[in-house]
Amino acid sequence: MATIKDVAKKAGVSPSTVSRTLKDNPAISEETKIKVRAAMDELGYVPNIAAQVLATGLTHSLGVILPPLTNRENISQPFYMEILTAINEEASCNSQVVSIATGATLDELVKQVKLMHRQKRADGFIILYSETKDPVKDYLLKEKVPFVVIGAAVDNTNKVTYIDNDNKAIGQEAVFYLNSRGHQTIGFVTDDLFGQVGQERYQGYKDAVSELHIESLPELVFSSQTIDSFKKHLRTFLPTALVVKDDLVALRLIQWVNNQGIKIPKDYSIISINNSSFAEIMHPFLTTYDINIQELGKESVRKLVAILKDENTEPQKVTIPFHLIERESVTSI
Amino acid sequence: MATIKDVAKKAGVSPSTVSRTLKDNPAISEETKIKVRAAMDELGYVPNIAAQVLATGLTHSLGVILPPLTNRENISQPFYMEILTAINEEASCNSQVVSIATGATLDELVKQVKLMHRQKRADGFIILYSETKDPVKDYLLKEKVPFVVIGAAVDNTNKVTYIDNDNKAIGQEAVFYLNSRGHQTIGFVTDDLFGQVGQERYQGYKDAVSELHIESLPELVFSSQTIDSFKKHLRTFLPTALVVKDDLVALRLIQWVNNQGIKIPKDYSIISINNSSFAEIMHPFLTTYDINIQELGKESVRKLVAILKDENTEPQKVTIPFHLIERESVTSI
DNA sequence: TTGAAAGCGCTAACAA
DNA sequence: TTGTTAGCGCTTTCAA
Repeated sequence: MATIKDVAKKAGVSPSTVSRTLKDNPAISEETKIKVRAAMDELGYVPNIAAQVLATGLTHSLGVILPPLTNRENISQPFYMEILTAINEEASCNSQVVSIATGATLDELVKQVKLMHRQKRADGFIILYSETKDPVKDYLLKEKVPFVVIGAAVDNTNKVTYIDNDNKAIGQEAVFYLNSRGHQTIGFVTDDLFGQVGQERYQGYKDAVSELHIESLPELVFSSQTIDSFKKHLRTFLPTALVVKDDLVALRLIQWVNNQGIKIPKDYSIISINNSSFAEIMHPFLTTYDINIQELGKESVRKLVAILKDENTEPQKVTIPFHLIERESVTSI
Repeated sequence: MATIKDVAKKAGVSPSTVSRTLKDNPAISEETKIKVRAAMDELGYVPNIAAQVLATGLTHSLGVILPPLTNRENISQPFYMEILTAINEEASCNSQVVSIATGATLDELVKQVKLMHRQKRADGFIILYSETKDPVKDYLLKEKVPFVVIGAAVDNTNKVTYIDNDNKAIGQEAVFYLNSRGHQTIGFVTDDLFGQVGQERYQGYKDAVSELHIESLPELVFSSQTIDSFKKHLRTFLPTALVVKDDLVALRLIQWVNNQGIKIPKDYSIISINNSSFAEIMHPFLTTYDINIQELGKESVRKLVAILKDENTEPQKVTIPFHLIERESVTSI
């Protein structure tokens, strides 16, 4: 494989001139640049990254940290694969490569991230989940490793850049939309009470419901353990429409509901959030908010690259817009 | 950050001794190794990979090539995320890092793989799909880059290592199982006629059906465009049980079927393949063959690492065993 | 505007 | 069993 020296010889210049041409250094005259580039093309020259890394300390590679694999189902959500491909695409445009970090637990994750960082296998990281007191985040912060997180701005907001949707606003919008379609009794369905995302969306629900002066229902938890109480709640509160935490919950719900002989949207209108590929595998097709995963991924790369370029880039909270995709699961009453 | 020289000085040996200790070179006495390791620990020494790469030409990083993103739904299947995490886990054990390659088309994919290889960002690759006349595979073959493919051994079987399940056997097993539960008219449902995997599974179905001397039905294609003819086929052939190509198709099918008021397994028994995380989100829970994605991923890493270690490792076809997970979607008649 | 040369951290051939 | 030393391919300071 051709090296910088080969190119230099061929172009009749010194290796440093070739290196500068590679970086498009303004000190080099256009004339020689053209000469050098011709030589590169002819030899099919591709810079050796390892040598670059060694000389500059920069790897041009971004680490993407997946959430701990505590439950298999979570990681299976379309979200992760979609954001991974979006990130990779934008990274390519910035001539960065994407490496991944996974682990069964947060501890394993820290270990892997630590290694990746210390071995200089990544210049910076993108964390695909957001938790308070996350040891991974703490490590990165302590070691002053550049990183951004995709998710809610839960802590250290003055020190870390968060990229996220306005989940509260989505929850609100959903209620307003349902109400505009004539619904007066609206419920909120989630699968657990602890997730950050779910809580924000529920908060939005509560805000909207109180603003509209319509009935506020407690969170309806839909999971295998809570089916019975879920059923009971449906009977006592008699909602005509449900805001569902995300498409996965909606899928499970619609599954169950179909099985019970309940009809969507006749018996209940359902509006969900994420617009994942799930939305069109269920019947009826799901009306759901698109959270723009592409943009979430790309913006996170852009922000990280900006920080990499200039350490003093101010941490910020970036909000990616969402929009409604109307399909079949909501009806007017 | 501590370098090999720092360690050498601290331990009172030469840098090469430290390097050899790192590689656990048998030429170095246990005594000095202990001394050196103590010095490493004390300094928190971590080898600089870039320097290693430059000196040895080995990156200790594996490229994982995802299928072209032609349809968003495919990549969203739980399979990819699961195999990615399995691969990463096994790679970690072999102190390898995983980098990913994605692209909208095969052309983009080749471009990215080419770059990764020429920039020395990966020693070898794992391809997560299997196609004939795949330009990516061709490039890798031409450049003699080590790689393995997870999927059917479609071509160049004497030159490339394939890791896969015996999809034909799974198709057969499914029919035998259904027949053992009393079913005599069994159909095979797929979503398209072209996928390699689906074809193999259908072949297994046909073999079994002919072996059992029971009725052989044509492939029942279930997709949004073919719903009507699918319905008609169901009515004319009157199967009591269906072998479904994979869990995603099963999910869509059960969705639709529930919506139609058809009851599973009362009206039709359904057996599927993959045992993805989908299997327990549908009602009824899906009886399906587990294809052991973990093992598929890990074995591919092991094989690739073996090839990396010894170029002359013989290409082989590795078959990962499968097993049935009985849940609720099959009943005896 | 360009070149010479030192050095990034590690490995491995050779010598001892 | 260990040390010396010459690179690996690139960047960058300093000098011209």
